[in-house]
Amino acid sequence: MEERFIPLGKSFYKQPTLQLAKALLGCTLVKESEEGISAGYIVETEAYMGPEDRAAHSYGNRRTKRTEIMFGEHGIAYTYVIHTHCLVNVVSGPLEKPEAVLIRAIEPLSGVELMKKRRGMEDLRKLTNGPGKLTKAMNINMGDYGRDFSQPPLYIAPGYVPENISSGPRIGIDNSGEAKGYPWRFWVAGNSFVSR
DNA sequence: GCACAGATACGCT
DNA sequence: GCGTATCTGTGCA
Repeated sequence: MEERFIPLGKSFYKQPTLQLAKALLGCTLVKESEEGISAGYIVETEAYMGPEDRAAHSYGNRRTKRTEIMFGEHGIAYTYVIHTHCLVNVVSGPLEKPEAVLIRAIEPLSGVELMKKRRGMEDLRKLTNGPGKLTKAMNINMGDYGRDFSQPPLYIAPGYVPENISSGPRIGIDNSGEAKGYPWRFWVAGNSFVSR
């Protein structure tokens, strides 16, 4: 399994967050480690629009140790621990604009055996169809906080261009007032690896 | 299918 | 110190 992936350059992350969320669909998320390389197509994302978005950690420009990274440069990894799991975001927007795109699901592409081993299960469909699942499968954790997505060991490479993209309300933000209705969740239509 | 417990970093009192 | 969070696995119907 000697596949090579070429990271997308910094300029890719310059586009507006909502557009980036859609552009990321079909791209390849790659993580290299001592155990080997694992990669998968991104099939589901969510946009978090910073100050105006009640569901975002950076709502109202709340700047803390955790959200600090979102105020910085685009194309950086924002990893976040919740309960027993870890989630990964791509920081978007220009400096001082705390926007981000959450990666919710991927379709296993490379290093599948490694993912199965890390997840401790065989069911391909359930391997990475959720934000906490894919991070475990790809061994993404707080050690990846602040990592640059345009170079190894954690990066995003071109993949395929999805035929159809669907959008709808985001998930897991019930206590976020009217923001929970915003259709800022995007997924590859018809792909069975999306979370729900 | 649905409800529920799990177990951790962080922000607020 | 305590309550909350961009969730998941499990147990039961």
